[in-house]
Amino acid sequence: MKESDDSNNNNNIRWSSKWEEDELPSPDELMPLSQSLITPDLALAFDISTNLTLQTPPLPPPPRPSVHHLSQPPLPPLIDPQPSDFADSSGELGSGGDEPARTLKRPRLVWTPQLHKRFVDAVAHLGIKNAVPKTIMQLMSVDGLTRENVASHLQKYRLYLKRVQGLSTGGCGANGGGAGAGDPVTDHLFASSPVPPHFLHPVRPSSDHYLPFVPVAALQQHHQMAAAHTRLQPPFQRPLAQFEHPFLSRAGQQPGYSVGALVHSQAQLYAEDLNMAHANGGRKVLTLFPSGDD
DNA sequence: ACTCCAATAT
DNA sequence: AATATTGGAG
Repeated sequence: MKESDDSNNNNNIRWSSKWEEDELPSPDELMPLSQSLITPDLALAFDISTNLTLQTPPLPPPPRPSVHHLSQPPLPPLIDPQPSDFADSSGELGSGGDEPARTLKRPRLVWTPQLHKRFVDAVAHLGIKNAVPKTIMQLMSVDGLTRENVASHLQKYRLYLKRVQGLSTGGCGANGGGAGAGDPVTDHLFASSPVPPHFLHPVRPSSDHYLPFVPVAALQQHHQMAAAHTRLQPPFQRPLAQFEHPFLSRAGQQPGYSVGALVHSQAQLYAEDLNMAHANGGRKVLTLFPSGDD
């Protein structure tokens, strides 16, 4: 019952680099983007990364993506936190050969501006009607993203949209401002990505024609090499690229999931980095993000 | 089964 | 503060 956390700094790292072109690749080609969300296990294993003091520089350093590897996490400690806990009962019941990644709580997802952008893009491309959690999640195709993650974010996002909507035209000066919520124009995250017009006014009442915005074919399930990206198997087939951290040591032996920072080999544009920042209290959070500038 | 929303918990 | 979780309702 004591909370004396202070200095809760948000350490978000954002490198600059050209991430995606700006928009999502046409649904036809979308897929090669995969971010790795760390699995609980891995997270635990890492946990004290010791010195992740990567502060977010006001201005991202050099746009030069040049192999910026962060200090290699010593990652040896492997201090298994709770030995006795449920952890991994590989001998699950016969029923449901699920991935063990169940019943474990994953770390809180951190919505970086980049990730949020992807979210917005996905929603934009899906059209408001099809933009429901599940669909959005699939379109985003971010490894480790759950429907709930998206649902929660979506809920907040909608509230935000409503806010900015009521926040103009007439009501501005009047009591309209009292929408109720504090008006943190600093809705940091949300403000960080432009809100597509169609979001604000679902439909133009009369006169005035906007872009119909072609709804791309509904959802397409690409599997293809998706698998190669999302779940990589312990034995890597590739030599480690300069960007990768060979930290799967532990995960490698765990049955089931594994995560790794896989960089798209043909693209110098993508650089993923896992960043673990600890927020208040000692809770660990994962910051997954592609490099990008915002 | 899924979405939506508000309230609440962490 | 930002996310997650829960619960009722459609």
